[in-house]
Amino acid sequence: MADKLLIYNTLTRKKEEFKPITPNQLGLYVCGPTVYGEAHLGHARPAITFDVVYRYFQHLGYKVRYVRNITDVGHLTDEIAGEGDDKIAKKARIEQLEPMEVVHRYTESYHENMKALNVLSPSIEPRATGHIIEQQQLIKAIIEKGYAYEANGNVYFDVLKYNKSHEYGKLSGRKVEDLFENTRELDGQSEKRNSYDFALWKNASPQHIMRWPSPWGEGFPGWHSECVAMGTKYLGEQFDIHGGGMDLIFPHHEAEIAQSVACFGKDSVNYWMHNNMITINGQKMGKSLGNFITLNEFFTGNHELLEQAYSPMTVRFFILQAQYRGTVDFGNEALKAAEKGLERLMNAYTALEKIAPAKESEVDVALLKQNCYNALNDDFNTPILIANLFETVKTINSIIAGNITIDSNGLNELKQLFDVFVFEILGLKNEAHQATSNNELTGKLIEMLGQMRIDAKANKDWATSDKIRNELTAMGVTIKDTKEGFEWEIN
RNA sequence: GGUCUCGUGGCCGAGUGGCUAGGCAGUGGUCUGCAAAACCACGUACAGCGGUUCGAAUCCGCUCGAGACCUCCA
Repeated sequence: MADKLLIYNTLTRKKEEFKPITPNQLGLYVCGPTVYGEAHLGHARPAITFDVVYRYFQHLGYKVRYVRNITDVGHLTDEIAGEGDDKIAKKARIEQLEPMEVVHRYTESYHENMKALNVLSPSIEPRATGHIIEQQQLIKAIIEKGYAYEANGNVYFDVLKYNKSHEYGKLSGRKVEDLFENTRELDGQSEKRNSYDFALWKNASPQHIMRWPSPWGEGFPGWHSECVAMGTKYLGEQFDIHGGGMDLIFPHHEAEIAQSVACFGKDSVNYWMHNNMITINGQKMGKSLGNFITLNEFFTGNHELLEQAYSPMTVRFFILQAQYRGTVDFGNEALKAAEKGLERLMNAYTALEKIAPAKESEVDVALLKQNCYNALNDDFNTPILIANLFETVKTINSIIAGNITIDSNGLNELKQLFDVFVFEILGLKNEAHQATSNNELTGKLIEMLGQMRIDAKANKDWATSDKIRNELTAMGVTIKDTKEGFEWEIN
């Protein structure tokens, strides 16, 4: 199985063989959400992408420490005006809530969504506000090394100076000269030496709610320090993988690299992984554009663009059907296709139970399995993996249809293949099954009606048998006839 | 304006020099009292124009179109 695992590294812009710093151990850091609103479909993408990365490394036997932060402070919304307003604080004022109340509410909501999507909880979920001291220490160290300067209670990173000895822009492919030319909106009053210098610490205006004491006066941490402070705290000065959305490459991750290099003398991250965006009508779904659909809206179908509700697993499967580095375009047709496809996949798994093994096997399970591993080893190519799983589905159905045979050993391997790739690594769940098993009485009643229908059929009383089936269908119970009798499921 | 990415059949989406991606939808057939499910078969797609090559959707150039980042965004 485990051949080379290739990972596309944003830093080098090519696929590289993954080599851990410590054998069989993985340090993984992923940028989590800023909790000032409900999570939308876009938030599900990195969560699911890196959930699969997490799951796969664990499957390969790695001891993984997966750190995914919660950003609960910072991110100025109005930098141009000069008096930056904290997103969390702004929301707090609007809703008349304590900032921490806002944070708490949306953190819980995020956790509920993630659980529904079967996204595993990370090993550590640190919060920015819980690491103010670490961030201050980082900032102090950067000042000491001479790469940051203080001005009126603000601390800025000196990009120009840094760039003299290092390369600012190596992750995003930018050059400082270009940045200089292309900076819009010159804020003349700013104390920045250069417009592209970024804030490490911001002085809090009197009305600013979130504030902490610091050597530079009362204020709050700037945009890009939290991930460096928390990442290196829990994973070490150097760790394996840092992930996040593509939109974070510049300036966020670029600034992280600069801080790491300035502070530790080296880039903390070996492999930078970035998931692409989800688009809607070809345009990025995002908070600022206001064209997002929240996960709860997907689950309930309560949004004008949604023709129906889509279950968490449908959403998960939909996202996994695209490779993480490409965009995925949202659409009802595409979501419905995912729903149907997932159902087919799950039905095949259930159908495995019904297969009677033969003496001879015409199925090459080892090959199917190898193809699945090959897909994952090629930069987590889940669509190829899923294509292989559908090959497996076809195989299973062909066995049931009597076209090919399988022996008991092969049958076990098939089941195992599903257990490993569908459930363990892709993290899918069989939702239909849960629904049917949670009410015993309902099940018994349906069984009874179904049996009555079988009797009617035996008497060629088609009117009665069709009536039973039609009415059950209207109630959302699907009846399927089989050779032995019938099957049912609740939609 | 600068930097970059992409344009695949009705929809979503892989692939990246010659070999079927896959799913959904559609069509025909088998099975079934009918249906559902399943199985079998089918569509001959790679924005346009040139070039390189024995051969390109895949490499190069140009044109058109879409988008991302440059400000917070997953």
